[in-house]
Amino acid sequence: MDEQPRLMHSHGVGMAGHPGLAQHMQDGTAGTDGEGRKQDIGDILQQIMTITDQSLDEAQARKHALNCHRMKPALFNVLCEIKEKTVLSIRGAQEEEPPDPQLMRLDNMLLAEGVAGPEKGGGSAAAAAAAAATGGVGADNSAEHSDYRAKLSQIRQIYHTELEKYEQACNEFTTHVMNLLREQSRTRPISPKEIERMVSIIHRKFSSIQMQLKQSTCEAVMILRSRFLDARRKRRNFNKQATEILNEYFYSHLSNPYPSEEAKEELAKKCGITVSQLFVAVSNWFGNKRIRYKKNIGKFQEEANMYAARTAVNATSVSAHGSQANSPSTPNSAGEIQSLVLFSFRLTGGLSSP
DNA sequence: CATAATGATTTCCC
DNA sequence: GGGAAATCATTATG
Repeated sequence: MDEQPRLMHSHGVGMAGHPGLAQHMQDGTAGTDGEGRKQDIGDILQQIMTITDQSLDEAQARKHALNCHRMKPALFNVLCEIKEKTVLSIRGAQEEEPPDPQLMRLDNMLLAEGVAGPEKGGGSAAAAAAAAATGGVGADNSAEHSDYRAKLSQIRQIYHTELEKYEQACNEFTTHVMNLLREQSRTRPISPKEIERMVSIIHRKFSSIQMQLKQSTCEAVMILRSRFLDARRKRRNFNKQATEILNEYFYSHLSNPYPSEEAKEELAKKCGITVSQLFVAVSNWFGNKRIRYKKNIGKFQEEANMYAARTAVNATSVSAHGSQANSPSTPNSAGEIQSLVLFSFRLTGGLSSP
């Protein structure tokens, strides 16, 4: 914004020292008194230079007076001449401005978080994932989700109103400056290129302000996000149903209780934990379960029998004969006993160390 | 309120 | 990078 006065100023100064001025003056009017002319010119220049110190009304009046001054066309010519000399340097100075990588990063982030994207519907990726997790067994933390979403949309709303405000201010200012330039073009030569340049300068300035807005919005989102994740990092016990699902898998795969990625995903879905960040909960569960089971198989025997019996019942209800499965001391089906033995064997290092 | 249970994190290893 | 083991931290329980 300080570019504009500087532009005017530099012209003023350059003009004062212009060697061709006197010549133009001479051309403009026939006169005999050279000293008087110089005095005259000095006056005009003085008036131009000090016009910014005056009140608006005064300046307006003086502007009009200067505009009607007999020497105005001559001055204008001089200015045109100066312009022709300086325009090259102006053209070289500007041009090319590669898209700011920082700005792009912010934009991408805001888009990814759903702050900058289309209104609602899909919303943020995180919010969508969170919403997905509200289905199924893990519906107990929906309060956190709605809280998160509410805060996010609040941020989003602030961001958009601010952005709109900036946009509007930018447009207003641009038209204002353009009007000013148009007005000034009556007294000094202004090329379309210059106006263009001015506009781009204004836009750059405003986009730097916008960048600050984006920056702070990003920060806010990050803070919200980290708080949200922190809150979820706090321990949250699986509910009964989820534990049963996990246990069922664990004990029916005792020989190899290492669910594949797909199996884990499936289990996570069944247990109602869909948020990608919490997908590891299943892995954690199995990690903990394996180590704790191995540490004290006896303690888990009852549990193991229970789940084994359950799957055995399921199996026998399909395959007519269930004679062995009913023994109270060995409720496991043959397959489960085998699994258990194999797993124990494996855990005690039976395979690797003789 | 002490203790057990249990989910999460860290460290180390392959 | 994934798993085992140890450990931390929170939640459930009596």
